[in-house]
Amino acid sequence: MSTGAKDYDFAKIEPYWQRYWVERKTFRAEDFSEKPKYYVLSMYPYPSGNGLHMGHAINYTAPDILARYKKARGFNILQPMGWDAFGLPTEQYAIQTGTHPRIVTQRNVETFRSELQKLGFAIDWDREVNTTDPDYVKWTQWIFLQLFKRGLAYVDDKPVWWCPALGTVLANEEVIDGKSERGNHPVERRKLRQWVLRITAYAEKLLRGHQRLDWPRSSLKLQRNWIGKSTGAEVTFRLLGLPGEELRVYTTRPDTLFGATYMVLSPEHPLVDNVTTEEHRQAVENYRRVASRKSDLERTDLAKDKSGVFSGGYAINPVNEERIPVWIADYVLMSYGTGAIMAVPGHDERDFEFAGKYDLPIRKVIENDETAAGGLSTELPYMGDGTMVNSGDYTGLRSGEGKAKIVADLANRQMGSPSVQYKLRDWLFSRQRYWGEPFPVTWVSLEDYQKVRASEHNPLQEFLPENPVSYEENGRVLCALPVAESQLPLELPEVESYQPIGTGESPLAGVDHWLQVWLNVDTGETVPKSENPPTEGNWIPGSRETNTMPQWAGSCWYYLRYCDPHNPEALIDPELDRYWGVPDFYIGGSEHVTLHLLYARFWHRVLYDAGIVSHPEPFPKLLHQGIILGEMEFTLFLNPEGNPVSAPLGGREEDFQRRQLRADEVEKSGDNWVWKENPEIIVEGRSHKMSKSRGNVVNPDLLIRNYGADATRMFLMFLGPIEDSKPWNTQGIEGVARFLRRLWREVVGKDGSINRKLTDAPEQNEDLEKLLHHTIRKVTRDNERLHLNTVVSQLMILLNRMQKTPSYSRETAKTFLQLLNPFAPHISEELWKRLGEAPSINDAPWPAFDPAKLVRRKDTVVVQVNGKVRGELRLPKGAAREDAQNAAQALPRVQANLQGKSIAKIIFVPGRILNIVAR
RNA sequence: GCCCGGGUGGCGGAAUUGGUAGACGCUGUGGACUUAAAAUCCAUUGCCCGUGAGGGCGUGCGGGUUCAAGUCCCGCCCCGGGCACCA
Repeated sequence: MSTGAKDYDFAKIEPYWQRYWVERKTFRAEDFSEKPKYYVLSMYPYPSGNGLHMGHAINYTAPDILARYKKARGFNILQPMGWDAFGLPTEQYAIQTGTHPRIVTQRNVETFRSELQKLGFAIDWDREVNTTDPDYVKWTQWIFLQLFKRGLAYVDDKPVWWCPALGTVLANEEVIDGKSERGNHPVERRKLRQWVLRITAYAEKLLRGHQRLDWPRSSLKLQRNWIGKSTGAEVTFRLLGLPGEELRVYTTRPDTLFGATYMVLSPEHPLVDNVTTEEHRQAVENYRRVASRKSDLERTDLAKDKSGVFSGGYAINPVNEERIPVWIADYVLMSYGTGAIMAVPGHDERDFEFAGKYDLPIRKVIENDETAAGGLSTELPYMGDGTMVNSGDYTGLRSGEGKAKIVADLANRQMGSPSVQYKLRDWLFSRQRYWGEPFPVTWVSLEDYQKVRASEHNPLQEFLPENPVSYEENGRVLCALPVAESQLPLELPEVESYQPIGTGESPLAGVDHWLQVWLNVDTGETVPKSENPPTEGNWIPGSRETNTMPQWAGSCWYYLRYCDPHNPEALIDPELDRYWGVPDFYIGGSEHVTLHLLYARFWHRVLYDAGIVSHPEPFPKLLHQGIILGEMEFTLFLNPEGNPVSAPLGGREEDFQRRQLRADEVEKSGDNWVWKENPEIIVEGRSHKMSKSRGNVVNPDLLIRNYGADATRMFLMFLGPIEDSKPWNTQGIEGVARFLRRLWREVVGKDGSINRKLTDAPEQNEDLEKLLHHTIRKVTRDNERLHLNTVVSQLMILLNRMQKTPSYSRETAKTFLQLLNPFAPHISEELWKRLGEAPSINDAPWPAFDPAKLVRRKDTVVVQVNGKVRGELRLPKGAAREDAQNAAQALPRVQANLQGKSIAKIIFVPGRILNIVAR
């Protein structure tokens, strides 16, 4: 049954079919179907209180079209949806209102689900996952224990962002330019005990894995740079007067070793105290103190001006026994390489600058071959390769050879070795928050830990790492015991307040009955310590971890759970893992390349190495959508006297007042927008990111109400290539809305019956049939490439033609609906039914084009004279060169343009172009 | 500073990868229908010259290759995004 509506009443049609699809489970993904599978995934949303925004709408529409198209192509489609539901805004809201985050989350999820359903997505809602569900948390914790067991999780004192005004620790993404995102308060670095994941152990695998990924080139590059592999050597310098000590430095340029004129230790380097002489101790202490107080911001942004202090000590260059002064400077970072460098000011920009400032010697040891060939001497600093000079026995060697030879010689003397370094840091994996996954560990004393370790059979053994994870607190060593699998998930306790407790610890630190437990080492069970100590069994005291996991944890593996969302026994059933595997297509924002996408690849690779999943990479094919910007805004600038001035202002924008102008108050003049009132004044015209504070947000819900989901979907796709960010323009939706209304009238007559122009006979109109087959081909090809904007154009072209054709076949109309269906599924389904088709249009196989129908009997050949178009010929297919030439030269316009010239040659591309070159 | 993208009408964009630049749509203009509005339909809409047929210019700028360049090569400019003392 169709809706029976006479007009194109999308408000009636759309909910009708949405209900139909849900009730029929039209889009259920079938486990183990005969059909080939196709798994389409878009990054799941964080269900915020604001509901769906335009970004969501566009992000989920493109994959939905792909899914519906692939379904018609005969694939068994998996298009799931879920919720990244742990997160700070929910917790913040809980703090403000006292509402439990679980309640808030549930409410938001319901809003999101219903808004997504209003867009008519072909989602299998039976597979919905929510990262905050205890059933889901269980497996997040279980994966954490897999990492823990493999020594990939540890605790360390790490500097984190602390916001004194808010009394809490902030995540990196909550800090913008040294201020808190919320409230704009200053933040500072503070050292706190943190869980850290050893992603650096996987640096090489993550790098290698890129080879099999079909990702945007820029994203691969970004990730590669983020991992930042560099190859070089570690070189050992002895220290003058300190026989037992060695100073190890990392360098990528061992060929410049003879150019080292000083050494630099990072202020945090453990050898600083030893190297420093009494005479310089005070200066060094002062310098270290100042450096330690500097925030990262000052050490990076503001530290263009390098500073340092001489330690008084000297190192011995292993290649020539030269005495080299050792400096302390904070342009060397403790966290990279060995935290110490040999400075080669002749061939390193930073060292050059430093040497200039402190008047240290600069020595040339590499000659630039290019300038040398021109008879010029190499200008320093010179960073490139070349020929070694002033380098003892190595003089005359090319940089490449020199590197290898010096490293080999040093290695022979145990004074150096080849070395590989990565910029990638271990992953700070804990937050001092309530609304996150608790860490499934229990802290116990070293003695108790050793007891558990020694005992043969107990459920805690399964996840025990080879080396204990431990830290010292008040002189007591505590070790982390994993929670037994049977006890997972470890759920969050109820708390009275979600307010941070001000010490930098999470609200969990205040929940004693949850925090302090008795742990039964034979069963893994726990009871609150506040209860009477159990008398039976083998119980030890322990305390839980107060940190929780960051939001990334749940998103590192959600794509796996969709394949087997309700399995209580396993993260994913091995059979289902083999069948569905990983997404065939993953769509999401490029802002996630160095965080989510890297983290998830890491977790996945660990699971692969553990034999839990069968594919080494989680996202073989990736696409980023661009962001939707607000509508173009025009800004007129007024100087402090209130007079309009031309943009761009150059420099101090804050001195100027801004006035928003309407689009009809400006006009284009050359490359600029100018003010109509005074066209001398250039106005700024640009689109800004949609944001609440700018007030330029357009809500998809409003569009759906005014134009329907079909029009909204089509317009979002029509806007431009999905990868591009593009400005919004609400007016533009009229175009697709008209298109849909016109389509309706093509099929449905005024009285609600089928339009009489549709015939039952096969298509008689040859031109229309040709265009139809051309459209099938183009739509098919562009769907595959996700060039969805041009699909909409092509469908418009076809409908325009249909409208102008007095009568055509019902088959033509049906094929049109099928091509349209992925984009505008509601109207397609409705009209499909009206045409008497059953069952759902979604069960109809994708139309095939007939190449025979595309063959043209005549070719159109463009005629040019000297590359300029002067006419057009309609020639029989495969016309000979001579015929084309004769016909072309007969054209009056061609003759006119050949007047007084002689033909030099004639280019003929059959079926395409004929170019007469004449002088 | 370095690394990625990208510059095509008033606007969003298209162009089978070297072969008619501006498809499709929005906006604007003129018209039809209507008491009116909405909706719909028709024409027109890159710039300049010309009543017209037609001609010239034109894909950020300058050069080059080619019968032919939005597309390829060299050198710049501008915009967007990412990274930022990584030795």
